[in-house]
Parts: sequence; structure tokens; C-alpha cells
Amino acid sequence: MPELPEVESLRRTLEAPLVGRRIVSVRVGEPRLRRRVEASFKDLVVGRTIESLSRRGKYLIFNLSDGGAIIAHLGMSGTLTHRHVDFDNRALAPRHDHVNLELDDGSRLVLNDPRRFGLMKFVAAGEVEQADEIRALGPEPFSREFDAGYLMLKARSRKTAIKNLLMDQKVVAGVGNIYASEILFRAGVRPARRCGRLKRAEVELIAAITPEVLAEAIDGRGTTFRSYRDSHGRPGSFGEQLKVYGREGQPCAVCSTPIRKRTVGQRSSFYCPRCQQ
DNA sequence: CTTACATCCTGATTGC
DNA sequence: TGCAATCAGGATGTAA
Repeated sequence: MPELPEVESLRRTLEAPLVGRRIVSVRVGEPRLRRRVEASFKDLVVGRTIESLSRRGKYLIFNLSDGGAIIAHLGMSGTLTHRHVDFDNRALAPRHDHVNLELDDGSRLVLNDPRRFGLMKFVAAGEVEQADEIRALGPEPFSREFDAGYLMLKARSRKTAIKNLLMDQKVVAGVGNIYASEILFRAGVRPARRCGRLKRAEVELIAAITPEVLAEAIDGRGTTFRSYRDSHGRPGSFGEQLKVYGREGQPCAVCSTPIRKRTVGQRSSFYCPRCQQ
């Protein structure tokens, strides 16, 4: 579910309430997530203080006082919520609350994830960048490294569709199914176009537009298409600004041609047949 | 190395 | 209304 803008929005809303808080206890319900939550997770994080929150691609990173960190990923259906009050025992463990961190002010940070495609793990001091999940990631879309020349290099050698390239986390970190469609709409490029056949100008446009669209989505506190909520349980507002995603049959905002839906790389893709020739 | 595809799961929506 | 099929914002392991 969450792509870079949603994770960044979470990072921002969680920062104030969590920084400086010490983890006093941990409850792991169902440990079988995308990877099993290690039995040692509890002992490794209890007693440590959350010093800062960072993000890499779709991963949220809680930097701890010993230099270690907790790495979290929300998969398709995960949410991280900050809860101040447990009204009763039911509220303590709603369905699919898998990891529950109790903090020294009595509040809790809870990972809830019905489909269990998410991830939460402890990484020792100095090893965050070395962690398998993080090491495999391509550049951040806002970094200098991600520019037209870089994307051209990646696109040139590949046969796959441009939308698949944008969603490949090894190419650029953080773009998922919604924003890939939105970026390509704004760039005027069809999702199924083969990378190798794109003109230089098209690749340049895509490279420039990618951080723009993501930045605007962050400004809107992310997209709530179905289930995404921020740490307070509130939906993001960028969904209203989506031009193509989830809008099959609706008129294009630019030319009124009905938006089409098509499967590319086994994922739903949306585009305007007129604006994206 | 790249690419295609199945797979991990539950829940909401769609269609008959 | 009920029930089954389909689909879902992600990533990975396997095979070719």
C-alpha cells in the first residue's frame, strides 16, 4: 500500500511524538511477516531510546540510542500508529496488531498489517546501510544521483516496460504502482512503452517529473486509495489529485478522453490514450 | 545480468 | 441476500 510519500508522511507525523522516547516493552503477536520477526528483537530494542526517524525508499528507520536501528516496511496493507490510550483489553490487541512497542510515556507504536507483507527488524550499530533490504535499493528520487543521465543508462539496456523500470526499487527507491502511473501521465508516456525505445527527451522528462510528483504527494500527506492511514489514523489527501490511478472510464483532466486501465507487468496501470501517445 | 511468473496473506469489492 | 471469484498501494524466490 504505502509508497514513498506515505512513508515520508508517516515519518514526519511520528517524529515529534517518538523522538526521545525510550522503549520499555515489546509485544510481538504474530511474528510471521514477510520475514519472521526474530525472537531476539524484543531484547535488542527494549531499553533503547528512539533518537531520530529516517526513511530510505519505502522503508522507515527508527534510529536508536546505541547506534542500532529498527527497520520497518509496510508491505501492501501495513499501518504504523501511535496510540496514547488503551481503552480496554480489546484495544490493546486489535486483529493484526503484530508488533506493539510500549514507550516510556505510556504511549505505543503499533505495526498492524492484515496481509503480513510488512517487515520489522533490528539492525546493529553501523549496519543499517549494509542491511540486505537497504543495500539493494537504488538512489532516492530526490538525490542528485537520480538524474536524466542515470535513468537513461538504466533504460537503455532494458527490454521491460518503463512502468516496471520506475517500480524497480533497485533503479529508484520508493516509486510504487500509484505514482508510477501518475508520473507517466504527467510525462505523456504510456506505461507499456519499452524502456529501450524511449526517446532521450522522454527519459529526461520522466527523471525530472518523478521527484516533482512525489514531492506534491508528500505535501498532500500521501494518497489514501483504500486503507492507508497516517500515524493518527487519518487518510492522506493526495488521492483527490490523482489524474489517472483508479480512474478507469473517467474523463482525463486535460483532454476529457476516458482513462484506460491495462495490465503491465502484472499490475494495474492507468493512462490517458490521448495525452500519452 | 534480465525477465516472467508464482507466491506469500487477508479483506474489500465485484459479479452472478 | 449470499457466495465465489477477483483484485489490492509490495517484494522475493525460482526458473528460463
